Amino acid sequence: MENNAQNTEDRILEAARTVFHRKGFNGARMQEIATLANINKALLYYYFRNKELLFERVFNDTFSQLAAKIGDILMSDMPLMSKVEGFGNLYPNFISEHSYVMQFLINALQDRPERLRDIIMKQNINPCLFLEKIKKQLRDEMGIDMDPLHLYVNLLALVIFPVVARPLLQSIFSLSDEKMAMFLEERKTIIPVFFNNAMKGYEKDKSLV
Amino acid sequence: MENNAQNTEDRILEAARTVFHRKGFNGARMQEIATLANINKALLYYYFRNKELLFERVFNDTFSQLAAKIGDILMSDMPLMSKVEGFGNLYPNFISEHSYVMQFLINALQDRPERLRDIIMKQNINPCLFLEKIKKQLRDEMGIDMDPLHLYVNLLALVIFPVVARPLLQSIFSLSDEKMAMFLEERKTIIPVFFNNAMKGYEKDKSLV
DNA sequence: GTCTATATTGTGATAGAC
DNA sequence: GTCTATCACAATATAGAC
Repeated sequence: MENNAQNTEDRILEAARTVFHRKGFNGARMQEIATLANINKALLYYYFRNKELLFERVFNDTFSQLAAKIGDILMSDMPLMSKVEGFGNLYPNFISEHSYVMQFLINALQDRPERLRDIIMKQNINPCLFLEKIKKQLRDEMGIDMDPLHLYVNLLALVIFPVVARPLLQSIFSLSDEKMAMFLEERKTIIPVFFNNAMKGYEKDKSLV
Repeated sequence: MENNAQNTEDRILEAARTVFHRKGFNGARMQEIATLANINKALLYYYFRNKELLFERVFNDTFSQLAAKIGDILMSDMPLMSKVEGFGNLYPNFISEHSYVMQFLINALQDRPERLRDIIMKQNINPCLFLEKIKKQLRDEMGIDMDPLHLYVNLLALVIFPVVARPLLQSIFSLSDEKMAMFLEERKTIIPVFFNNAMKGYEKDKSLV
């Protein structure tokens, strides 16, 4: 009784993910989600009371999945620079494949800071642990003693921004889809080099945070 | 006959900018724009036929303003590293003051790539000129001969991402508004140092793009 | 140019049969 | 659990008086 090609609740969630990721809360239509899930609209309300709750469920699942992926890389025992490379490769493997995900998360939290902050905190994942791990590796492997938050945000920025701002960048610089794909591919090597160079600067010159 | 505290069309545009920047196309309500402009809703349609056209007008104005600001810095005759600093300071002075602007542009182009691409191209501003200028300065000032696109995108990423993803970052790392403001302020010095270090790496090691 | 009133459609949500 | 039918209201847009 629970399975017809996939149980209904899962089909709804999958459809809701797709639609919310691409259109955000305001752009998404309950009818579109229902159609995509091959069910009647009324069923959405049967399973998830209303649009807001369905959205929050999608946000919760999406955030925890992404956090887990990032955590896997960052909390492993690889050397720091391998992690930076691994992070650069998260790219086509997760972020680019789900290129709307980051933008979805960013926009969602812009729109609903309080409610979604609570959801994040209810999850067991604690990204602050990532920072501790990085700080330790910076000290042990490179002899640098600094607050790793800027470093971590720099890495996130270099990886995520080009994907999120992709259509804007393409328009500004008149890049075809092919050229843009090549550009993003190049960044898998560019980012670790850029990042590594920046870190070497800190090794010599241990001033500034 | 054209002026009552400010002519009506301008008041509408100012209100529309505010609302569209903060809520995007789907989140914005014509009534909210009318109320903010202190006029009747029907007048919106008198001046700008429909919501779509009003939105596109706002996009056009916003993009050209931002491009002009960036162009002022990048096309000036300052040395390259001063520009990087100047760019880092664009921050509280333009981007952070209008912190929704970048996100607005990114989302707008994600939603309406074709239509808005045309609008961008109709403007006389050509950001590709920025790249030529940077390429020349890289060669003349630092003896580095490389495609400046990655470099430019790196700089944009470091500057823009933390502002755009601010609420997400605050939630993830449990940063209060005060701590976050301080963090962003710190980046004004962090970014030029980070960037400068990365460039020094290229001076020694002129392999890779 | 500006307003009031209204048409029209879209969309979240519910009632109730099966 | 799933469907059909429908409500209630919100939102874009227009007509027409002044």
